[in-house]
Amino acid sequence: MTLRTIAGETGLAVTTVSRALSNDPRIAATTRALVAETAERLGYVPDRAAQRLRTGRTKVIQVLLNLDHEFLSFTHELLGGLSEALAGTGYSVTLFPDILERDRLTAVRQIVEGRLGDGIIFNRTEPFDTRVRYLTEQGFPFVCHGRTEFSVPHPSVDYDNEAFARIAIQRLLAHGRTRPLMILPPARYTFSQHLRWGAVAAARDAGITIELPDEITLDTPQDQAADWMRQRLARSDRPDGVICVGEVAALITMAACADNGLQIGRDIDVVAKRASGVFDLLRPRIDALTEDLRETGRAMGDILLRSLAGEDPTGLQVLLAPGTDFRQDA
Amino acid sequence: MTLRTIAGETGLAVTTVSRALSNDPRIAATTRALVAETAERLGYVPDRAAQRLRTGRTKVIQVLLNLDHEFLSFTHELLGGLSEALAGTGYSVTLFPDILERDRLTAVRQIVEGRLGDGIIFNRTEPFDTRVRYLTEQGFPFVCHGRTEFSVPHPSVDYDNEAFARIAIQRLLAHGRTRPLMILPPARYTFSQHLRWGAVAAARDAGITIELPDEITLDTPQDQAADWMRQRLARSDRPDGVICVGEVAALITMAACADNGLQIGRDIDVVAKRASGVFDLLRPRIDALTEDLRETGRAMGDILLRSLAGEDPTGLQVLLAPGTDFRQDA
DNA sequence: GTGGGTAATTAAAACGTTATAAACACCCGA
DNA sequence: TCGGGTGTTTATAACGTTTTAATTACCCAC
Repeated sequence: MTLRTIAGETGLAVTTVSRALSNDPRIAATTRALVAETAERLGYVPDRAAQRLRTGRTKVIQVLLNLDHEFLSFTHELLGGLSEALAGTGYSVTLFPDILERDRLTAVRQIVEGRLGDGIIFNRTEPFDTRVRYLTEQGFPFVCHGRTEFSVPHPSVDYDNEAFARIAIQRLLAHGRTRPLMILPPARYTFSQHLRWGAVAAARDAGITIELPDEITLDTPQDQAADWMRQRLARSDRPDGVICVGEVAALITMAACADNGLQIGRDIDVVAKRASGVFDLLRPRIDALTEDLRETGRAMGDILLRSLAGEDPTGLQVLLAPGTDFRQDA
Repeated sequence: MTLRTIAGETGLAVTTVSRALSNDPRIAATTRALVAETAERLGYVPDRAAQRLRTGRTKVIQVLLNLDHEFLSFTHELLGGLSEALAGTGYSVTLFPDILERDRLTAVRQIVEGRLGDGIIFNRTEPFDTRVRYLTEQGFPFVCHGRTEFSVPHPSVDYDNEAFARIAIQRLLAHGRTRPLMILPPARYTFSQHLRWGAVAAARDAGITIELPDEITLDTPQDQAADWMRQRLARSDRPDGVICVGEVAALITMAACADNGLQIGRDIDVVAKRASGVFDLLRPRIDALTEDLRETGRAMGDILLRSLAGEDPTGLQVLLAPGTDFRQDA
């Protein structure tokens, strides 16, 4: 079932059939209709390998997947949104296992040099991300989750973590809390800086200080982080409010509260980043600001498609605002 | 950077280079070494599109991804294990968005007829799954998560849900609970039957009955399921034990208990299927049996590779036993 | 009626790889 | 000296598509 089959069936040349199927105006409208009808009838589907060999375009989007650590439900929701955005475009989504520990560039290099895809999607962006620099230099289409501090603009989708931190502080203040704590992602990631700035600025404006421990991060192994938090909340100088940047962090905090006999809403308050419906099931219910990961995936797909279409990268930045659909005191 | 480049560099013919790189014994050992060295030096990487066009093999594994409903962390862990198993084999993992609501066969058909991959992986298997039948008829390699009731054996990986249900009942009995409740997956899936059989058999052996409501399933929208459970536990004839087949179900149950003032361990007991580290963070801690999704993914990758290598499907079934690493009373 | 323009179609080449079949060099026994 | 092996290499074709350049058919003006 190839172009030759259709050519034989219609009596046309292979070239004509190929052109007709791509709606080339050089082919007579009647011929185009005939070819389309025949292709439909015979169930013709173009051979991607042949197309790719000829054109160099792979019709593949590579997603760098961190196998080790990832926020709960991050992968599923993001990939779901991405698939949604790419549906019907002929692009397929391929996962590229990424070991972040090693050289951050190897995975990206492999994809670019081996022409393993037409575009790349990745996250955990750093302020001067080597992958962003490399891909920009190579002129290879990509979108990253998170921003950089390069002066040259590049396609990116990010959540406004600075706003998240600021609003979270304000909500704790509204409950009379003045000694907040927040566990940050590892400092090398850009969004860690954003969180820090937002929190520090909001705290300074309110005349309070925020505790940002540097012996522990969001990537600390779960049991270790849980131990740390339990011990931290056991001390008399414990924080009276905790900002949780993610669902696992929220669960860790809630477990630590329970283990120390602290009642959320009375002894301590929690504001968390919410990324799935799970939060509705937690008791006590906690204050949360939403990060819509499915929307993030959709935006990344959309941006990448526009980038592949040759659109100028200057306009291809998206910043998603924290959703405020649920408040504890609402 | 193609075979021609290497051929030019070494003075050999393209055919010879191709053979040498695939370690063909017809090529002299010294020549093979020379070619290998040259390829390495020039950083040669074969063009997948050309290989695929010539051989028909795509070196792609297609994973059918349900975008709508999925257990918490299911996607991430399973894909992680799969990537692990496939690492270094040259196979890449591609996601194929699957709308289960429509014809269950369309996605699989598209992949087979369009030669979009060399193998397929999917889940939510039914007793007489049309996809399994179609793929078996076509002789197309695949592995599914879950078993069928066809007489002809096919590659599959499954969790022993029957054992899970049986052990769960026994654990509840050990706590003196005699009126257990379990919410099942939709009845059309095979693993729903396994859960049912295991639970019913264990209950019968103990001389008790188990409540298996059929107006609600694991796929019921979360808020609706939460409402149902809250109301169910509010009635005086409420169950004294709940078996939760998944993490979301466990959270729903715990929320309903909290909302009704029921204390787990005193008024009611819960046994759940655990698939991630999240459970360690829930308070009160609940009894759980582990399903290792990463291991599941690894097994599926392994089985599929062996199937692709032409191994007889008779031996390609894996049944994973429930892990018992944590018990409430341990 | 002949040259030139336009619209429609087509032949041929190419992408990079592998499989088939053929060629080559060499040595051995007769 | 020659036929027949053996070990090694090579020319050629093919996979299915798109692109470049060429061809055909037709109409119009001169």
